[in-house]
Amino acid sequence: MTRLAGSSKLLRAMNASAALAHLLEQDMLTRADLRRLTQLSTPTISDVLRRLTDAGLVAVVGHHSGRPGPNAEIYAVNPDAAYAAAVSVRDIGASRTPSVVAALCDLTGDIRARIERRIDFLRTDPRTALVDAIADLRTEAGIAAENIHHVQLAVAGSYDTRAETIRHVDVPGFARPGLVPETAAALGTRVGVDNDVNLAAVAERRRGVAADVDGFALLWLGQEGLGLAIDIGGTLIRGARGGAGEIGYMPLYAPGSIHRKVDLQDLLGGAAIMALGQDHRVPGRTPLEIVTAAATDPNQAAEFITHLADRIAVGLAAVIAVLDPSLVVLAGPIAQAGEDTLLAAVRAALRRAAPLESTIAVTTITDDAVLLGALDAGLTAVREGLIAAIRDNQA
Amino acid sequence: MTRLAGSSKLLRAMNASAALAHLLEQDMLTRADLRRLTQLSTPTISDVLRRLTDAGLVAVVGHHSGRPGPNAEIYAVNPDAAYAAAVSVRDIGASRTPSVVAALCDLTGDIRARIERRIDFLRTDPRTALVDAIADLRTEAGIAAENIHHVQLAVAGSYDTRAETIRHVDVPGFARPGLVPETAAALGTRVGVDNDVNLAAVAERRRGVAADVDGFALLWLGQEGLGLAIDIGGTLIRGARGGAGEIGYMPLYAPGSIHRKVDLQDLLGGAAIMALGQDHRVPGRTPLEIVTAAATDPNQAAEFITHLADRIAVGLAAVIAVLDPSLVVLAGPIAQAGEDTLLAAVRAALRRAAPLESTIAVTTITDDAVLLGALDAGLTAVREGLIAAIRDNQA
DNA sequence: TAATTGTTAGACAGATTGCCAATTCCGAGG
DNA sequence: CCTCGGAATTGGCAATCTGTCTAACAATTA
Repeated sequence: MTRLAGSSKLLRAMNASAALAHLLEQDMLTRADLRRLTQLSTPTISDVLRRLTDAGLVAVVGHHSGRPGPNAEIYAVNPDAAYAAAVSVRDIGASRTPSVVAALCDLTGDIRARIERRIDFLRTDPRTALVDAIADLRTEAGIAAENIHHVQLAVAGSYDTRAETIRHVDVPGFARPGLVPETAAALGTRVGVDNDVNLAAVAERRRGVAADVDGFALLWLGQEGLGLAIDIGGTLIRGARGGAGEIGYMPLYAPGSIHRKVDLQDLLGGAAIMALGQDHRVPGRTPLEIVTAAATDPNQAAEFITHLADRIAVGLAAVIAVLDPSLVVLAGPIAQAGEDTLLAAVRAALRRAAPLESTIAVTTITDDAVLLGALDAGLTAVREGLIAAIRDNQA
Repeated sequence: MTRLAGSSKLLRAMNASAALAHLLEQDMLTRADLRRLTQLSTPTISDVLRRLTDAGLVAVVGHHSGRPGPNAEIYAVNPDAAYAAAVSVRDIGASRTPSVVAALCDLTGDIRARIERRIDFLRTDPRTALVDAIADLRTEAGIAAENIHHVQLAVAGSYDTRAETIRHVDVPGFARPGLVPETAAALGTRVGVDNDVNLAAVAERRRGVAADVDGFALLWLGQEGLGLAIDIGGTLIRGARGGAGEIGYMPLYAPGSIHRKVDLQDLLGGAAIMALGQDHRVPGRTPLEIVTAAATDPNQAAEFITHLADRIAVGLAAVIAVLDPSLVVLAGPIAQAGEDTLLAAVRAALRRAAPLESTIAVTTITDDAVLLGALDAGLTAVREGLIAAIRDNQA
């Protein structure tokens, strides 16, 4: 139900933003390519490119040769037309020191700067910390403040868009209402906030195993908690209060049910994995060490792995029954440590438990998926902002 | 990322379809209203309306009086410009006689004809039955065949769009590959197929408790099976193979797990409700009779209702943990029979079991929700088809 | 020579502004 | 109570403007 109406100015804007959208997606195109993609005539394409070039958004980056006729000009978006930044705030395991990882990329997605900081948020105000992190990124990349169009924040929690408040977050200071708009004001950019697992799913779609899938679920097995991200055709499901995917709290049915209430966190949380490992005499002082040890010596820890996979299958079976995703991705430190050993065990467990057969895979992202996903999300926001700006500016 | 480009013809088409979209949504508008809604100038609105009138899609239905100036003409879509039909195929409880319910509505959504047939699909070919049903509707409403633009089929099963085949369907003959395209060819219209619970959710959104909600989950408690429909911002989630919401097959975790595998169907299927009712000495020979009896005498059957609500809460808790819907709707014969008694019990059970508080409601649709939803879905398809036709015709 | 690129000029389509006539309501005055 | 004039609104017409398209053309390279 497209209810968009307007005059020739709208047309002009639409054509320009269509061309820009194609250039952002395919990164190198000739006039002829754009003609084919947009179905516009030669003079119009020339006009559109002239305007985009004048605005500094695209530039000629080379010439096509080897064919009869003049060398066709190759256009591409100007990488320096705008930048996106991402900040991932997290707890670092047992040391309990909250920490910050941040990166900055240009309009083509190339990472221009990256920093890591250990910050104690009991002593530092989050807003100052964030502003400083962005400033550090800017100096490292040598970029002016006003060229950063969007800052994406990744937190282990959910963001209430209406109240502009981060909820269910453990890092001190981040739950304060008003933090996000104040930071945005201090930075002079738009600031987006999203759950870390959701952003890991964004990365998985752009550069991981979920690249060409129409929808998938990503189960994040962290050192402490677990989470789920749901991607339907490229958009993430966040739920009414941002609580979608909080399957740690999913209660499990106990037939006799004189047992105390059991939820999935009791089965797959860090403490549970620790306990399970100790029961099976798998060495290690943290959940991650235990799973790593089990994966490196699968024969020794076969029973542990089977049990762990069974527990993962319990959660996945519910997710699969509700959503029927075409792909399920296992991600997070525990899943990565478990590698193919754990993957195979989960597949087997699901074949026993679940009604629908689903493809299961382990993430292929070895770098910091949350940070990369935040960067991807920020970049998408910047690109959509540019396209919208063209549309509005000329309208 | 709107990548739509074009010339003045596209503009013309866009403006016409924007106006039509507004008229379809608001059903009575003056030129001035359309001017305000579309931001177009007076001559353009006049031109658009002239073209839509010439095409027979809209008409002047009255005049505005009581204000200074000439009586403004009131435009509305022509109800007879196109029709949508819906057919719901089902099993009728214990008698095991598959049956067909069908209805036909005009472009404004008014129901023009409605029929019910008892058809034994062991003896009748589904295609002939469907064609006959549509023919009966046409004669009852006195409408030409070519004016029916879309026929929507509701079945207890899922539709594989790629293979054009209905899956997991019990009614004989409907699983045959090729049935849907053949029926479409015989009818000379487009035929859409969807799961009955999904279509009930469509009705719930358009005319039930879910009218103004941004997303909801609908739990269908039928005489035999159960199902779930997931609505995210007005679009239904169907899953990779149309299996989303098949929570009957959701396995339940058993801690000791020497028990045999238990799934939600074992807890909430017809047989399970029967058994539960007999355990608690609630009278009745069918699940529906038992729940009805329990709802009419809540004190007597308090324990039965609590148990049943607990079981419903088990399924809902998983759904809520995964999706965090802003509303959960209980629908289907069992839920309707349980009425407020069951609703209150489910609310109490969920407060005990689920982490996130969700609004729970019982469906407010007393008529055949599946049929109405199919009609709504068919009508939407017809409307979108008209809008698209305008866009393409003039392009 | 043939194919391809990109520009320019003129035609064309569609929307907008501004102007105008017609219509109706409302209130004032007889 | 009736009549008349002002105000507000509707909808059409002409002129103008914006933007794209077709066609012709110059330039360039295999």
